Amino acid sequence: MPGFWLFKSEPDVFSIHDLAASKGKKTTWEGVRNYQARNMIRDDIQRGDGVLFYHSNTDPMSIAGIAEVVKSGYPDHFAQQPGHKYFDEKATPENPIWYMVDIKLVRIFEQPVTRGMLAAHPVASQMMVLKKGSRLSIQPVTAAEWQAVQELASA
DNA sequence: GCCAACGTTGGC
DNA sequence: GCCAACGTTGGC
Repeated sequence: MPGFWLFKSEPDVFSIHDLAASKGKKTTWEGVRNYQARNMIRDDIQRGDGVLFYHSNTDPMSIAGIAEVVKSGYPDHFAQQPGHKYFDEKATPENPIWYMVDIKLVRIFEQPVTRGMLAAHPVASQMMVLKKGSRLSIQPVTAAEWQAVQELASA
């Protein structure tokens, strides 16, 4: 049984359309600098898991489509590149501190699932992303929530 | 643009 | 180890 996750991205920085335009429709997911999210990347997120691709800080905010994890957690080598925007002087090959995964586009929703649509659904309204002050950029999603989002996207 | 929520930093 | 100050996130 695969796991399910929600990944946040600001579309001005990297949108699902940028993912679609990427080579092989794949991308690395580097730059996560929060320990709770790091732990999920390093320990829990597995190849084959489903990813809800969420567009934050835009209008309207929505789940824009689905991706799939194609490579589980491995060291975020950008943390070890001086001058890189994700450089962290404490990261070393022995202790990389930060981790990343690779994801691949599965599909872009014809109709994005907005926060309003999520909030109006009995199951989807319980999602972490709707909770006030929920700043985690990577969040676990239950199988029921995943199913609810699929239904909303095809309704 | 505002501001509440939250994580991190650093002085003590 | 506490906690105030600070910077960032992200919804509105």
